[in-house]
Amino acid sequence: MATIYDVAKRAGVSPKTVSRVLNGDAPVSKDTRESVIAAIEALGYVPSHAARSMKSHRSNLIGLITGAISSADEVARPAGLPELFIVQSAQAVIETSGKTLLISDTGGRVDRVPSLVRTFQEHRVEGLLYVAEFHKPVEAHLPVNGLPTVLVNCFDERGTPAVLPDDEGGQYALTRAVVDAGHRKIAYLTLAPAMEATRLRMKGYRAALEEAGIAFDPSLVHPTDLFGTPGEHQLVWDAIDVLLDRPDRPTAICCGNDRLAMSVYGILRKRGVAVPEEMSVVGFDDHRLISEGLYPPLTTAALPYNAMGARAAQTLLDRLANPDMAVAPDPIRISGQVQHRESLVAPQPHNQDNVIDLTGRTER
Amino acid sequence: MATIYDVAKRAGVSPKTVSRVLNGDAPVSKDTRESVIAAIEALGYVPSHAARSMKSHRSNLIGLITGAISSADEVARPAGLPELFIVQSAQAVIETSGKTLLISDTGGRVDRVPSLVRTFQEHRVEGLLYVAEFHKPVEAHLPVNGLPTVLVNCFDERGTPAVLPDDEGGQYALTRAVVDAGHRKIAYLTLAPAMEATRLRMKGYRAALEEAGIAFDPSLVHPTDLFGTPGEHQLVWDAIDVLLDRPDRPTAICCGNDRLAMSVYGILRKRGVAVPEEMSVVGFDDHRLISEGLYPPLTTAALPYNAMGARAAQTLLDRLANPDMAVAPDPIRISGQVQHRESLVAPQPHNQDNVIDLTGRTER
DNA sequence: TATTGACATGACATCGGTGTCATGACACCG
DNA sequence: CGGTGTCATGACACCGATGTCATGTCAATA
Repeated sequence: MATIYDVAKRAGVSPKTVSRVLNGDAPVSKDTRESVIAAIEALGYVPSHAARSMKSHRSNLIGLITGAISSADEVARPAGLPELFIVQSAQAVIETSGKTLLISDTGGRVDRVPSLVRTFQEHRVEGLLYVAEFHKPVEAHLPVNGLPTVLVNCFDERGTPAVLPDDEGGQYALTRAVVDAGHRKIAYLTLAPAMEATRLRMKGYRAALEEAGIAFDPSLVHPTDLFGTPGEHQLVWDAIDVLLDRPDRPTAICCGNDRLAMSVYGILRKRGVAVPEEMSVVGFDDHRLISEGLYPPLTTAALPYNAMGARAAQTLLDRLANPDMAVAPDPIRISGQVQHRESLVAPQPHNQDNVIDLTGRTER
Repeated sequence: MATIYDVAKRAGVSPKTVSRVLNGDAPVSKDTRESVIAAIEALGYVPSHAARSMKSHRSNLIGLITGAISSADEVARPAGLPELFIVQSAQAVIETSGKTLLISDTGGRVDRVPSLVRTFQEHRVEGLLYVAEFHKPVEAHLPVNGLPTVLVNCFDERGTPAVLPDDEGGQYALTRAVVDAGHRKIAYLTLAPAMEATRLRMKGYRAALEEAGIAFDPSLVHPTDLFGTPGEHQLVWDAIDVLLDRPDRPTAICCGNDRLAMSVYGILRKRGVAVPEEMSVVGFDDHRLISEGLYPPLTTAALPYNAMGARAAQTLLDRLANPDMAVAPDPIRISGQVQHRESLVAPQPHNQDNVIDLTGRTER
């Protein structure tokens, strides 16, 4: 690879002059500039980041760690990995600022984190983004002594700046949409109760019910989260059995996420309950692979991953540009929109005699 | 950040001796070593990658580009992004070798590629992995003049080393499984005919039929790919209508991918056809979010993304270690396994009167 | 005309490591 | 006892940029 000396020699100037052409930080005569540029192009010269950052003490690098699971007893990692959207949008923002994002994925093994951080330190990263795969608290296991850090999709107890999804607001808006469609008996199949998202969304669910003057009924709420385990669908079956066998059968089901809604679709069909005619179903996440691909397409609340990644990156850049700026004490919460699709309709009069809608089929 | 001079001063030795302790490339007395190590730990010293690579002319960096779409007239990018698995496993392998992976995502905009490559060049990456989001040809739009490159999930016309999924073998094995289950009339809802995957899988489908002595029937094959467009499900509806209304109704449907299978589940249900009792359905990809989350879980052929990423990374590392090694003229094809789940069963005698299984739920 | 200042450019040191070579202290050998 | 080899260590240069300072030219000004 050509160096600045090669360029200087070819252009018949000093290396310093080449540097001036590259950086435009001092006047260079038109003739000189042109011959330097010609030499650069002829040699395919690209300045060395290593040499530059050595002199300037600025690496222009931002590290991003994703995929760590902080303790073994958490739910297994979902296979979907939507946090990729966070990474993509963070990268777009970082790139705009002229910095480069160094991305490391732990592949779910926390024990790799120290080695990744070490690599980041060797590269003298100026800041760190830490992206969790779902909304959760993290222990302070990052050996980041003084490195400006922004947490994304997670938070710690030390007040590290964090960007989080507005789970409560999302579930509120979604439940509100279900209520507005006319439903009064709204079941909720939640994710694992220990999850932060579950706790917050439950608040949103209750707030929307309360606002509509609907009494909260705990027997309509079932935790239903065993992703990736063999009994995965069994819990859903059981919950749906209970719900369908009630005399006051609910007319809508909120699901903890789109994946769960996908399972619910299948099981409702097996039970002969048509979606959405006999049962409205809504999800959460707006994982478009599912929400658009399911038939009928799924009404759901978007998890604003793109906005979160962009916001986190911008927050970090702001901190770097302005180190003594006061840090907001509270996490930044990004809200997502309700995506209206076909799985949510007004409740229809219940009629045990023809609950089975089967287009074109007449066996009942 | 402490430098090697700080460490040397604190330990009372020369910087060169600290270097020797760090690299273990020359004998250092026990006492000296210990005081150097103590100084390193006290200062939290981490050697600078920039300074090292400047002297050694080795960056130990590998670049990876993902997410580029090479021309506007291709199908829209699916929202699933399973190529993340390729990136993860590539990173695991690269890390093992002591090198660091620089990852850049174009966010689907080809016009960003030159700028990303430029950044890679500034960092003096030693090799390049180029990961496409689905199996396809790419134009030689990478300005990589001499940089060792391995293509993943794509190939070009210049014989650049490439690692590809064995689409033909996967579809062959899957169709074979359907045949072995007893099916003779096997429909195939393909992805866009222009896609490389479609072409190869069709070969596998036909090969399996031929081997079983089943005549290929073009009227059982329907292209059904409009992902992300409003008419997405309509094509599937139409195809299924045609298939179900045939006198010799097929007993199994192969779908171009898991997402399509998800749509097929919903539409079959609307048509009153139970899966798998009246119609077996198989997908492709083993996108576990879908294949495990669907009810009933989906039999499908795995796209071996993890193996592809690892293999590509290893191929690149081998080339770097051994630059004059002959390059295999043909792409490396990685085969995936058929994942047997519940959506494929033996065909059952067709009986209009009791095809619908309901609330008894005895089969689960 | 001598002085001043703007402009264009180069010499040199430096960033933080490591390769090369030199040096001092010993032990061993004849 | 002088010569030789090994071990442990340091001095110094260098990788490829750029900041600092100096220098040479030329036109405007006193």
